[in-house]
Amino acid sequence: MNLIIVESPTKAKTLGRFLGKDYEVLATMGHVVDLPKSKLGVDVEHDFTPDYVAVAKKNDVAKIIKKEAKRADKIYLATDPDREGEAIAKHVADIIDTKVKPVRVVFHEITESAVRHALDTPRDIDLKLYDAQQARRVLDRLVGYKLSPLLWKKVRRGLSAGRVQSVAVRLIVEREREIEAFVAQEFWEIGVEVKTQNVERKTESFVVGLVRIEDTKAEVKNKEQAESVVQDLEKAEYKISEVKKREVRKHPYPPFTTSTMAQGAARLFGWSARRTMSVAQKLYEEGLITYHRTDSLNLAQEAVFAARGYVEKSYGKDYVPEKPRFYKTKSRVAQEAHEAIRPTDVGEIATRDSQIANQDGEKLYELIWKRFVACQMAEARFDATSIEVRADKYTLRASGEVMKFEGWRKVYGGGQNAEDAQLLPEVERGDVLEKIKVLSEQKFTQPPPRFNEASIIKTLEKLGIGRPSTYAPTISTIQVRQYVEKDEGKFRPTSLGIAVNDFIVHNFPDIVDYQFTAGMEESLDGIARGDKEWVPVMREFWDPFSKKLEGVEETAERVKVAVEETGEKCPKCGEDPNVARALRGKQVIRLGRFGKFLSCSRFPDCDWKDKYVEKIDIPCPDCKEGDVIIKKTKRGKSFYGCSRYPDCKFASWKKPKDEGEESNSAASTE
DNA sequence: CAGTGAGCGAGCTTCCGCTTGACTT
Repeated sequence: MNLIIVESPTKAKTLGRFLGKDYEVLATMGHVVDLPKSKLGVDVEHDFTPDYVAVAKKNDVAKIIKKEAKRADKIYLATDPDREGEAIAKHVADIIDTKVKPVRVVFHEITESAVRHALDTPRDIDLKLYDAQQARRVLDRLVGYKLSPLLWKKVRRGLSAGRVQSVAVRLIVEREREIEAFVAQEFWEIGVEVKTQNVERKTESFVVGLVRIEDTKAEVKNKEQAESVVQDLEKAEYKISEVKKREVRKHPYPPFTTSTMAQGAARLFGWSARRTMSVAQKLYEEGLITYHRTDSLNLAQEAVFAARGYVEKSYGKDYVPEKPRFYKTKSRVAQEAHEAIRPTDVGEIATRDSQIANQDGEKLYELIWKRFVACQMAEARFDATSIEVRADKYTLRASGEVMKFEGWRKVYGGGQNAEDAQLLPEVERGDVLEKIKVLSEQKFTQPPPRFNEASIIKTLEKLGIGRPSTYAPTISTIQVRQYVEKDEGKFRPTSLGIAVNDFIVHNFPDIVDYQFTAGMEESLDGIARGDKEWVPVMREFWDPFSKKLEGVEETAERVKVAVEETGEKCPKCGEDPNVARALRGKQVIRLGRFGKFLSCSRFPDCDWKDKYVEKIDIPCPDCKEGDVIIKKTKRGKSFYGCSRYPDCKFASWKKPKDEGEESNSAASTE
């Protein structure tokens, strides 16, 4: 019997189908060995020796692997072809006790040819790559398990810090500060609606926008300037000074990775990363899509040719690009252990309804399918026209696009297409235009937007921080820790998040530096190549870090978390005539272990406290007596409930409508 | 379904990355 070890049980099933009875395929379901949860587990005094222990949840899995390994004639360690996969392979090799020496095999796509070829070209476990993983693991443990207890001591119990989560919080805190510091600038957008006077041509009007005054970029900053420009434009003559026409070709988007899929589903369906990943997991388990935790844009050749065939058959030859399209990942930290996310069978879309029982699955599958098929279709072609108009000292311009050939846009519009560009008439240089109306509108520059799930994932990915398997969990962690909260889908830092972030940025700036992970990755690459040893790399990090830890532990003051005042007096001591006015307490909102609560500003001198409820000014739709209030689940997700709970059991994820009046409040997007 | 904050000081909290359930309420 031949035994093959992989990570995912779905992958095990697929391989089993390819390979038949001669092979038994077992899945580890991730790491089977790890550092202990309840202690540091790294001997910093002795070359950072890790104290690996069996992962409790994997006891059953490990038992079966050990048993089957004993009677196997050949053992293939076919865990994922990346750093973590190499470590899992090594750990499996370590726990099994067999006569035959296991071999390592790797494949980057789950096709029969790739798998058979891998089995024919085995190698030994790559101990350099394994050391790189070890270095990554130990560094993350040291950062997390040293900084977190420091926070327990200096801020509050139960807090956490880490190489990834602390940067995610930092991004959100710094964005909030940019927004606070932002000063909106007034500006005026000026345009003129015109139409051609040539009766033989199209007579529909179009709008030209002001771009230059004399030879400088037009900047109209206030009402006076705007009025003066409008006055000039009212009496000006409009003549076309230039008409530029060129063909613009637009390439399709690359196929999905975890990050872009999460962004797409967030934008189009309003889904959280967690929801998208869980729907994708089901699709993967049903064999409908390739693996969904991936940073790779690679596509199996078979799949690309199948897509080309499908496109030709369904849309015609014109829609098939001359050459197949292959995509390259830009990210330097990408591990590319898997393919991009694609349907396993492009022909499947017609029958998908019978296979995917739920609507979410259907929606996500269709999106993945379209994105993939589109990525193997011909470019979309547009006639891009730019018309420049002179009116006295003013230059105005209109640009428009007319689609000549839709190409890949036939299947993947993605909701953001060129349709909003205006249609421009056929005109020529020298044509005189008739002014219909001068348009001017006051506008203000906008602050940078708050992060949402999609944009924080995109930013982390760009910085090379975090992995496809951790984006969604990281977003949960920083909310559960109450560092950030989601308000209508956008992240805001809490007072706790700001306090913790400032503490870390001040005392450990290099750990939360956006370049820290990039530097680490570079060292890990060096270890994997054999240019560096992992222990010296660790030492180089640990020596200054541990010194800093000691210093901060000794000298740093306890951090005060800011409180928000409600504007009310404390009901207990706020009006006590026996207390000096200046010492009377105010109501403040504090952030405790179980969320927000009301308390007195004079705590601990006054111990008044009360529940904090966030009302939304709508009566309860069920009992009509209570108010709808915003509540939080244990996991930190907001929902709407009735203030009379438990007398009234009303609860809803979506914001209830006020039946008293017309309301079109948007449904909350989790 | 109350509890939350500080400090007193038992014993506890915590990382990232790999995987899948069990389950949210």
